[in-house]
Amino acid sequence: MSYATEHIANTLKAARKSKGLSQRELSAKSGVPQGHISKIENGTVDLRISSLVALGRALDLELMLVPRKTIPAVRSVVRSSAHGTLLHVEGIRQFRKEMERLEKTIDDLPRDGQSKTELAHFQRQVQRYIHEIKNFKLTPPEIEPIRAAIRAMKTFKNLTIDGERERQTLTQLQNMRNELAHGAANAPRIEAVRSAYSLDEDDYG
Amino acid sequence: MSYATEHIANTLKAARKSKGLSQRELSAKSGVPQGHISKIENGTVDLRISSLVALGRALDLELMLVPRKTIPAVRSVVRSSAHGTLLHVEGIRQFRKEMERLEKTIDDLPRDGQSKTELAHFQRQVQRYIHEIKNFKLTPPEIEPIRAAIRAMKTFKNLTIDGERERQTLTQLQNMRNELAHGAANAPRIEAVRSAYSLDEDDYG
DNA sequence: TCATTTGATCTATATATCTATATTTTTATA
DNA sequence: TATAAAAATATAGATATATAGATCAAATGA
Repeated sequence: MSYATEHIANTLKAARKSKGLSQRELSAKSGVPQGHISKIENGTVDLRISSLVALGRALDLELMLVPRKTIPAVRSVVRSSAHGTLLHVEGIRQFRKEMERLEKTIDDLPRDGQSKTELAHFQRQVQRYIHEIKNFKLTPPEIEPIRAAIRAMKTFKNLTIDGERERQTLTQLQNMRNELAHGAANAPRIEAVRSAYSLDEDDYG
Repeated sequence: MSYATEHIANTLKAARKSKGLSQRELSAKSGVPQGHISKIENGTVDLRISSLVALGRALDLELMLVPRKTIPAVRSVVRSSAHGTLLHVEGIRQFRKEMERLEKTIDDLPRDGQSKTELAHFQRQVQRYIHEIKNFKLTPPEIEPIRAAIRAMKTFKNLTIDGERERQTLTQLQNMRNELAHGAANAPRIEAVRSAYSLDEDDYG
């Protein structure tokens, strides 16, 4: 494995991890098969440009050819734009997974009983929030209430919405929605004039 | 041909031209076969990283993966380091070719007759200058006297050094040498604190 | 423990790459 | 200007290797 290949492999792997993506998830985003990604990250292949560009696009990295004499300046620019995200890499990864589980839980909620309409409305609302949350940038203080809501959500996942528990369940769901709504209302931001923590669009370290 | 591939192809071609290299010369420098370079520049192949890195190394370009949000800043850095070399690309290419022809002419000068020693000395001297000129950077005003010397040199290439023309020929060669010596004396510079025009190590536009 | 997820490996196929040759463009000379 | 010579670039066939798709083993979680 050449030095350049190794360097690229490390960069790609670090970028993927910093976004909390698995090889399969990155595969889905980039169109590059998971098996390739494995080999690429292990530096066992001399990959083609099209693969590198596809992976780069999914990781918000762009391939550039820069004159040698500008390399120090370029490195400096890149470094200065990477905030302390590295410290939070694992946290971001975990938060992402929590979000995905919540999404799945919401989708799979039972839809029977007289609360059908009200529950459907709740589902749509939560789904919209999740979508927003996944597509915008969040700062750590904004993440916390959402994470708390997700934790609360877990307690419902095996309940049905009918019978004697209906009132209690709906009440808790209502609280959930309010928590989520509050979190989401604080969260959405357009692509960051300020320093921001990203879920789908973060820098690598 | 994808956009990214096309962009890379154009960048490589522009960089090669700006150094006045032919595909064959670049091939020799980079180890990439000339036939590939042709296909790469025409965008008919999805080249591998090893090829791109090899070509980049020969052209003083480094492959980098930069976060998307830093691209404008990086472009700015790269642009600001590229002086007005583009305007002179053709001139640099032509000058390089002239130098190479002169080198060949000098090497092939006939070595018979009583002036053997003196001619040999002249040859060595000119060859040393050519070597220096090819390895250091020159500014346009420094290039001119050398170019004039090359033009003058042309008139000798079919002459022998013996018989009746000896004196005249040697006199002219002497002038040549002085011109060259003067040009070379002004020329050598170490890798440029100031803006400089390069023969072997120039930026692309 | 069982189910799911993650990363690695295997095979068939597509395609880049290498060597050699052909074509097109440039340069020099009559 | 016409033409020969040389240089520069493009193409063709054989081979090496990346890639797509399926499968596997280890780790993780309920």
